[in-house]
Amino acid sequence: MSDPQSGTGADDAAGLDAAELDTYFALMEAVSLLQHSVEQQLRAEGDLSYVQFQLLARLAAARGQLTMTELADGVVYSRSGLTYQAGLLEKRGLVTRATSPDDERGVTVTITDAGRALLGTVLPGHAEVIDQLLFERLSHKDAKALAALLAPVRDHMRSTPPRSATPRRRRT
Amino acid sequence: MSDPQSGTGADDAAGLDAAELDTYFALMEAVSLLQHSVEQQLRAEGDLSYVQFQLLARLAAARGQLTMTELADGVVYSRSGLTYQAGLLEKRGLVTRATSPDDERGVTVTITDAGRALLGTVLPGHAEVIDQLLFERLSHKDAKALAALLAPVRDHMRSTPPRSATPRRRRT
DNA sequence: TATTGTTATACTCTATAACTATA
DNA sequence: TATAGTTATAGAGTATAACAATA
Repeated sequence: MSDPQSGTGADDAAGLDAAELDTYFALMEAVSLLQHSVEQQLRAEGDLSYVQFQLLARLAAARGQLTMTELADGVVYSRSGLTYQAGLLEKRGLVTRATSPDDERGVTVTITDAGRALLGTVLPGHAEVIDQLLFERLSHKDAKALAALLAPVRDHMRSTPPRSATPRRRRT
Repeated sequence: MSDPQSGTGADDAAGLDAAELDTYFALMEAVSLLQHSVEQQLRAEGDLSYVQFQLLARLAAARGQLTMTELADGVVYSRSGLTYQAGLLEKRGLVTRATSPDDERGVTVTITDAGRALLGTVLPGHAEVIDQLLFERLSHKDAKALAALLAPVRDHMRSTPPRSATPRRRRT
């Protein structure tokens, strides 16, 4: 009831009670604010979008290289979107693209030293923003509780096919 | 440790431990997936972007009218962005704009019957997506716990000034 | 002078469809 | 035929700066 968006005329929005609406809107608003701050930081300190940051981070986490398809997973929702972003990163010398040795259709993306260096430059400030915005009002215990709640939700979302296939007719 | 992004080379990203990174990435990924699905639903069933949906929902929650500045709060990060979105809504007859009676500089935005009707059309499907993606793997108890964790975080974020003012020099 | 809102403009990003090449 | 990726292109959205009008 504390959120102004929870009283949208229909107090019960077909299956969601007020408490669930509160949860949903709190989640969306918090992440929206966090994402906005984080994107400002990344842009200011590394001239990176959040998507580009994610791509570099994934590559670094994957021992340096991934195929385009692997790289796209969860970050981008269209092939061409990734081609565009990877192109930008390549232009700046942060990654390299080369035909995969095992599958000639595939392209292997590799993070460069410059890419790793930029990631290193950007990470401290990134962590600082997250710390100040997300964790300032969250005890370590609460942070763990939050992760424990979100992990299964995220995993479920990952494995749930997009709703686009089921346009869901519901006209009154 | 379950998230591939948590091992970005530097296991401890200057102030954030691995558990906190997990929490952060889980939060961002879950909301990214949720937002994507939700936007597809809104676009398919009401030809609305999430921002436009928020604007209509806020107006409905506010007894029908708000000033542009009030409406912008938390939804949009620039004045012109709101003017653009409000213009689209007005073109479709979902809202009305008129000079505020008390302050001639201000513009009062009012949701129309068509706007309320569209909101009513879109809400059931919206709730369904949220239910299936967010609450399917969350007990009512856990949903409340999540809200309890997020509410103070959101409130803190709302009241924290954007980091843009402090460009945060950190060059090595 | 400060505030409210609009406009013009430039830019970033995304997505669809058509296309090439390999499996 | 199916899969991997690119390209062309078009459209949506955002942000900055200059502007007008009112407080």
